[in-house]
Amino acid sequence: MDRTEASRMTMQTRRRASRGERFDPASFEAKWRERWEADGLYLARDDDDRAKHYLLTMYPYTSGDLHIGHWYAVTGPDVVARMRRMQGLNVMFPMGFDSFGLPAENAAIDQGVHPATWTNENIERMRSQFRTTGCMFDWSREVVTSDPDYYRGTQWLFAQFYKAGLAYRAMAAVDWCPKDQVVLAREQVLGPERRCWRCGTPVVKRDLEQWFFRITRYADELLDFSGIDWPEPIRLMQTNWIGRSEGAEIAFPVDAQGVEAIRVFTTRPDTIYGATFMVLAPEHPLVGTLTTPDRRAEVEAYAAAARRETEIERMNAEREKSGAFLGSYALNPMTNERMPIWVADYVLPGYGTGAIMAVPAHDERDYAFARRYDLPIRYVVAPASGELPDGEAFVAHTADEVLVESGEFTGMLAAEAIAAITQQLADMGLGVAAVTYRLRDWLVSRQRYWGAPIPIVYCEQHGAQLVPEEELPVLLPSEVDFAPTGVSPLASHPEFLAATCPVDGGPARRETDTMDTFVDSSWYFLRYTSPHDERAWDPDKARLWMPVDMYTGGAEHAVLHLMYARFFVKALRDMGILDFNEPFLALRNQGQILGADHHRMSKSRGNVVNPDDLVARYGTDAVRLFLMFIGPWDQGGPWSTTGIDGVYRFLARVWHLSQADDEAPGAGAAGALGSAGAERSLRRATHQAIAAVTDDYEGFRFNTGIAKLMELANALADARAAGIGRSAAYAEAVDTLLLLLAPVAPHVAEELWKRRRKPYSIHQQAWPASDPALAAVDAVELPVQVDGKLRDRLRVAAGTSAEEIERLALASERVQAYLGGRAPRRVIQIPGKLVNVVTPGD
RNA sequence: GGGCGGGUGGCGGAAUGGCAGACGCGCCGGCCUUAGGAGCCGGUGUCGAAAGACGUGCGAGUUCGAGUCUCGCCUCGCCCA
Repeated sequence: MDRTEASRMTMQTRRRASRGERFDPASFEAKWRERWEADGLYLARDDDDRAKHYLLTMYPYTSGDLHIGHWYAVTGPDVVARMRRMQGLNVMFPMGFDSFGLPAENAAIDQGVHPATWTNENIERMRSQFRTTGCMFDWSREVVTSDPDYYRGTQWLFAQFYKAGLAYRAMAAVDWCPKDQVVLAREQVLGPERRCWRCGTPVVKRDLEQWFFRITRYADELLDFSGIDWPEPIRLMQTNWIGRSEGAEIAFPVDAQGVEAIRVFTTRPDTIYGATFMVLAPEHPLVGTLTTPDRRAEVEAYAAAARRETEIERMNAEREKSGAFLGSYALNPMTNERMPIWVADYVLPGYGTGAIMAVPAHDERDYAFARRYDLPIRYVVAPASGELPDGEAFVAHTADEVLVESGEFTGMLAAEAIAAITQQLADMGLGVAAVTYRLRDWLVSRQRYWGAPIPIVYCEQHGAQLVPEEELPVLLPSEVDFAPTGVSPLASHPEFLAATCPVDGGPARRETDTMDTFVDSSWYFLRYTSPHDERAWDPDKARLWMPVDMYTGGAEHAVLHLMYARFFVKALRDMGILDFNEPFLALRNQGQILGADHHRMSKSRGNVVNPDDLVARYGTDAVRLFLMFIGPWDQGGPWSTTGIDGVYRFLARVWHLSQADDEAPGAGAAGALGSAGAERSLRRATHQAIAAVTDDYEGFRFNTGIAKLMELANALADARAAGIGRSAAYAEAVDTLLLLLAPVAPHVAEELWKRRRKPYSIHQQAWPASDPALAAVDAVELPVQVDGKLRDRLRVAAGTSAEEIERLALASERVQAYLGGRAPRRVIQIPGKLVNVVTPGD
C-alpha cells in the first residue's frame, strides 16, 4: 500500500471514530474533579497497611491569586503523588496557606479592609483556583497559619523554645526596614544593597531589644547533610551561609588600666609573627578605655562617623581605608614587639570578636591600611619554591606556603604551623583553638499586627514570663489602628496590653511584637499530620507520617525557610518532642517561570500570567501537560505559550487513538512487517515506555517522560496503519498509555478509561509494570565508524557475537574502501552501541 | 571580587565518553475537504546538484572516539561579597 492509500484509510477511520465526539475537555474535566473529591480519592489514611509516603510542596503566601508559577510548582509533585498512589503507597499530599504577613496589613492601611477579611477572601479564591489545577491535595488536612487553632501551636512552640533556653531577648544592632517599619532577620536582608526581602527597601541599622532563636547552637549540625537527598546548590548555600571557619582566638596583652588583653579571632594564627598592629571595630567596647587623652577627640569623631555608614560601604574592599590611632599598644606575644592599636571601619563588630591582629604582608585590607598609615609590613609566609618581593608588596596565600622569619617555626608548612602556634599560645595561656560562624541567631520578633503574638507578659517584679499553656492562644484583637508607627499596633490597644503575671497574679504588660512568619512555616509540615488536634500536633500521627519523604519548592528559600525548618526539628528533637533529625528526607527545587519579558513575575511589572484564559481555551490537562513539557522542571524559564497547541493536539490524538481500536482497517492492510511483527514491535514500544516514563517521573524529568508518551502514541498510529488496531497488543498499548498519562492529564485519562469500559477510577489502578523480555530488542542497527567517523550501518540480531560483528564490519564495502587493503590497527566494539575500525594511519 | 549553574537547529529542548538535534513548536510539500487557523501522511542543522564536507559560545588538550572529561578565555543567570 502506498502512502496516499494509507493516509486516506487513516483519515476515514478517524472520521468515523470521531463522529460527534470531538475532543472537548470542558465537557468532562469539572465533572471528574467533583467526583474524585466526593469519593475522597485523595484522602490520606492514618490507619492503612500500605507504606506511608509524605509528599509535600511549599504552601503559598495568601497573595490573592494563583499564577502560572504556582501551577508549575504544584503540578510536578502532583504528578509524582499520583504515580506513587498508583504504585501502592499511602500518599499524603496536603496543601495549606501561609496567611500571616505584611501584605495583609498593608492592604488594611491602603484599602481600609481588615487583614483577616483580606486574607480570608484571598484564601477562598485561591482554594477554588487550586481545584482547577487538578491537583490531588488532601483538603481535609488544610492548615491556615493565621487561624487561632494554628497559631496556638506556634505560640506553644515559642514557649518550648523559651523553656529550653533557645528563645531569648537581647539588645542588638538589628536591620530595620524603614518602609515596612519592622526589623528583619539577617537572612531576610538581601543583596549588596542590603534590601528588605519583602519590599526591596534598603535596610538601616538600629539598636533595639528583640527576641531571638538560638539557631547558632545548631550551626555544626546544620552543616551535616548526611542521610538527606538534597540538591547540591542548596546544601552549598546553607553551608556558605553558616560560614564555619576554624582558627584560634588569641589574647594580645595590653598595657592599660583595667584592660588585660584584646581578644581576636583569626583563621591564620600561623601568621602571628607578621602581625604588626591591632585594629578594633569602632563599636568595640574597649575603644574608649584604650584611647589616650590626646587621641580622644579624633578617635571619637572617627568612630561616630563610621557608625553612620552602612555595612556595605564599610566592607567595600576597593574603598580607601581609614582609621585612627588610639594611642596605646598591645604586645605581640611571639615577637614581644609593641603593636599600635587602631580603630578602623573595615573591621566589623559582628564577625569574630570585633577586633583583629593585622598582618599587612598577607591580608589585602591590612596591607592597604598599612600603606596608608605607614605601618610596618613583615613577610612571614612564602611559597615553598618562590621568593619574597624586594620592596613592600602584598603576597597572596598559596597552598604549599612555608613560614619565614617566624622564630622557631621558620620553615614549617603553614598548614602545620597553625596547630603548632596555637598550641604554643595555649601553653602561654594566651590562645585557644576556636571556631566561628557567620550564622547569627534568628531574630524572630516583628513590630507588626498580622502575626502570631509572642506569648510573653512583663511583670514589674518577675520580669518576662511565659503565658501559661492553658491560656493559649493569645488572641489577636480585632479592632486596632494599623497605621505603622515603628511599634506594633498592638501597643496602642489597652485591652490587649493588660495582662496578669502568672507568678503573682498582679498586673503585667503584654508583649506586643508578633512572630516572624517563618516561624509559622517552620512547623506546618507537622500540623498536616493531625490538623485538627487541640495540641500543636498528635505525636502518634507525627511519628506515623514524618519525616516528609519528598519536599518540593523554590530554591529562594535555601537559607530561610529550609534552614529554619531543619533547626526547628533538631531543637524539638533535643527537647524530646520529636524523634527524628531532619524534616525533609528529599528535596527537589522547581525552576522559576519568568515573565515573557524574562523578568520575575510581579504585579508591579505587569507581567504576571494568569492561567484562567489558557484553561478556558485548552483545558486543565493541556495546561498541566504543557507546563511539564516545556523543559526540565528544575530549570524553569521565560513564559511563552508557543507550543501549547502541540500538547493539546497530542491529547486529541490520544482521544481518537484510544477510541478507534474497533474501527481498524481489515487484516489485508497489514504492513510490510506483517501483523505478528507489528504486534511484537508495538508491545516492545509499550514496555519500553513503561520503564522509561516511570524512571523519568521518579526523577522529576517530566519533559522527557511526556516525550516518551508521545512516542508511544506515535507507535499506536503506526500500529493502526499496519492494520493491528484490533489486536490485544493495541488494546494493551492504549491502556498502558492512559495509565502512564493519568498522573499528568488526570481528567482525559479518566474519561477515556471510562469510555473503554474500565473500572473507576483510573487513579486507583495499579501502575503498569514493564516486562523486560517484551521490552528487549531482537535486532539492532549498529553504526560502523572508521576512525571515529560514521561510514556504514550493520543490521544484526541481538546476541550476535563480537567476533561475528567484527567480521561483518570488516567485510563492509565502505569499510574496505577506507582500509584500502590494509589490516585495521584496532577494532573497538561497544556492545549494542557501535563498532569503530581504526586504520593503520599514514 | 569569590562560589555555583547554564551557553546545542528559526524556537522550547533530547543525548550512562559511543549514530548530535529524541519529543514538540514553527516552516515546507501532499492527502482530505464547499471551506480550513481542523485532521491525517511525509519532509525539515548548515553548505552542496550529488558524493561529501562542516557543525554543540571561543581556543587548546586527553581519547580509537568529546556536547559530555581537563586547562584557559568569552558570555548569561543565581548566591555571597
